[in-house]
Amino acid sequence: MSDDRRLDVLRAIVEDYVATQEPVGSRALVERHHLGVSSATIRGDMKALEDEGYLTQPHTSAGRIPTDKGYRMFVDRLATVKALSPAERRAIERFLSESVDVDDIVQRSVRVLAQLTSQVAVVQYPSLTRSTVRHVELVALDASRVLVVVITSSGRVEQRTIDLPSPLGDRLLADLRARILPVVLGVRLSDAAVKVADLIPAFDPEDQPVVATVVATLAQTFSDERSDARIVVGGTSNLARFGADFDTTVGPVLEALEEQVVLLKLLGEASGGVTVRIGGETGLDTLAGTAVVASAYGGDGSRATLGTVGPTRMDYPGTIATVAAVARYVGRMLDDA
Amino acid sequence: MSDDRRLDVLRAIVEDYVATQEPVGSRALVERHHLGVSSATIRGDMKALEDEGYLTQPHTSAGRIPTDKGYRMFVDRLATVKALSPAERRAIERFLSESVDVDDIVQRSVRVLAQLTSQVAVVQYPSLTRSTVRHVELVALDASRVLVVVITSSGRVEQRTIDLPSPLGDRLLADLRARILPVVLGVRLSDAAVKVADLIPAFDPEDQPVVATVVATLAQTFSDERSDARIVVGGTSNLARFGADFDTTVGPVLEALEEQVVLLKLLGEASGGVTVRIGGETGLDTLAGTAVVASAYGGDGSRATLGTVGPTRMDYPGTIATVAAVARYVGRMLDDA
DNA sequence: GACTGGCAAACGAGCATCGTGAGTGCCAGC
DNA sequence: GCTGGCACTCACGATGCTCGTTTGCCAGTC
Repeated sequence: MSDDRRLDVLRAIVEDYVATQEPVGSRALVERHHLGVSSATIRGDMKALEDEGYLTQPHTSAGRIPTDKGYRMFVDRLATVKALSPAERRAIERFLSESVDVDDIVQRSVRVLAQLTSQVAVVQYPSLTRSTVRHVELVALDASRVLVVVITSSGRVEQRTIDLPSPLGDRLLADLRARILPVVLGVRLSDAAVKVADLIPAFDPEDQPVVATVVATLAQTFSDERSDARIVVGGTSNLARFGADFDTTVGPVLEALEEQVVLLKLLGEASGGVTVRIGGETGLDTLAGTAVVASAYGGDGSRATLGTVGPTRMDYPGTIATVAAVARYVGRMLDDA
Repeated sequence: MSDDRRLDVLRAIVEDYVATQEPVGSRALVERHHLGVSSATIRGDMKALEDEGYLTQPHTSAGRIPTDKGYRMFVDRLATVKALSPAERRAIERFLSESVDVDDIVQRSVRVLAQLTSQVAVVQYPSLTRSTVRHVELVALDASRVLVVVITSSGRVEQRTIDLPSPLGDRLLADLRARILPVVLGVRLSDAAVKVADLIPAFDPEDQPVVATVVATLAQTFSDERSDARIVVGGTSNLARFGADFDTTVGPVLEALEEQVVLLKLLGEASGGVTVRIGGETGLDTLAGTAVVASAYGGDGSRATLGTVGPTRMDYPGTIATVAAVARYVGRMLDDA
């Protein structure tokens, strides 16, 4: 028995099933693909593939559908890369290039991803840790409250309100401003936190508690975790195509998509290129039947993750290509900005 | 025939139908409510109510369900106000009081609303037009680009990047800063736009094109329309309870919820208290079968709208009470901040 | 005049039956 | 190792039936 043909069969089944959403039988397979053997032979191969766990039968007298393991094999070894059409490529490029700021880039990425993949799109805000400080502003709200605003090289503005332990005079505020700015300007956010901490001893001992409070908040703002946690979701109406069974499929997914924690886990640590997680590999058992295609994006200055969530029976080559392309363009846009 | 009893019957039918989600027949009605008459009499009343357009029958041998007109009547004249339980009241208060900034307030409002009503919650960002300018910052990004940051009394930070027609020297930038700040500080956003425009003539004629560009952007930022358009949606997984039929019900709603324009229209002009729009009254015919309960919130400084979207067969008294309560608390929080 | 009890008629939901067709598994033969 | 053939399985759709609910109406009663 030729192993090559068995893999061809698996590929064909995945492709047909993704296209038709219906279990595929041996006869249909032979008709649609020119495999050069009879349906009986294919049946043998299918049986073998089922025994090895790549296929399964919804019921005895039905065709086969791929298991998660089958999809995994398809993605790893069988899928041929599908290039994006020039039209799609242009669409992404044009639409994203109209963005006016970081918020806008994220919004538009979600839209593009959702539209092109017909799936749910998830985009994490670019991380700030590698970008630099462009400006810091301290604004007195009243005697004992100060608003801290940090503007980064990536164009993001982060703000925090501080409740001070004791009142802060105008003089001291001006002093703080004057000392902090030169130290952090142009410095990476990750380093800036340390730099400001070094400033504390230079102040009048009696002022130090107040200064320490401000500096602490500032440091926290520099290494803001909230911005990492900001995630935008779009294209949820594509869940309509997901499955007919609402309660067991779509409901849980919608719930998951509203939980930041879950989303973060879903996007996970996409290291190099595009990561595909299928079924149980997502680590969320409420999301059985779903697969996640994710990719890191952005250069050093703005690293984060973006991707799509869809049914395991999705067009992997197409989705992977789209996610990769969007990640590439978004990264480029952020680096330019 | 007593008109009062007919209205009682309508009320009872709405209540039962909302509770059971099933057409209610004359017998069940008599059993559950002590109406003091026989089912035959009720049948007569039901027939009359149907003739007047308040009820309808899914099919001949089934009970009645309310029409949109029936719900409207129920909401306008029949529903008794349901007070929120102290527990719910406390839950809202406690959860919202933990908010740290405006973003957080909005996020939390959505969560609370969605949770308590089991519907989709929609919250518009508070409008800025009535709040005052707390600070303005101009930051040179490079020779011909400037970042404008406006901080408002409500704690919001708005930013814009300006591409200048010609380079802007440090001197001029400092000059701009020095002149703009005193003019706008503490001034309402709506007035600030005018004030800065008055500044232009005072500058060197040769600088005026650049100054005009900056001022224009600044004015635009003051009267920012984007912040009005920012709307947060939550609780979409509650759509599971909506209706079994995904394609015709849930899908379109999900789509609508991703369109800012549609959302704005949905929230609409909620004038005084809580506004209820039922079925066709929403003005969106894709949203047949849905009703919107909305309320304006916030004092002068931060007026906007919030509400829920649910099936027409919803618990109106409860939803209205919850929306009203959340609007009240959110408004209070924003005024305090 | 308003209400009631009774009754025929309508009709969807649920259930069992049954034929159809797609699909499998296996075997004997090439 | 592949193929054609064949018996077997089983979901699916159509059909027909019963059952229960509800209506609409009418004649009778207070």
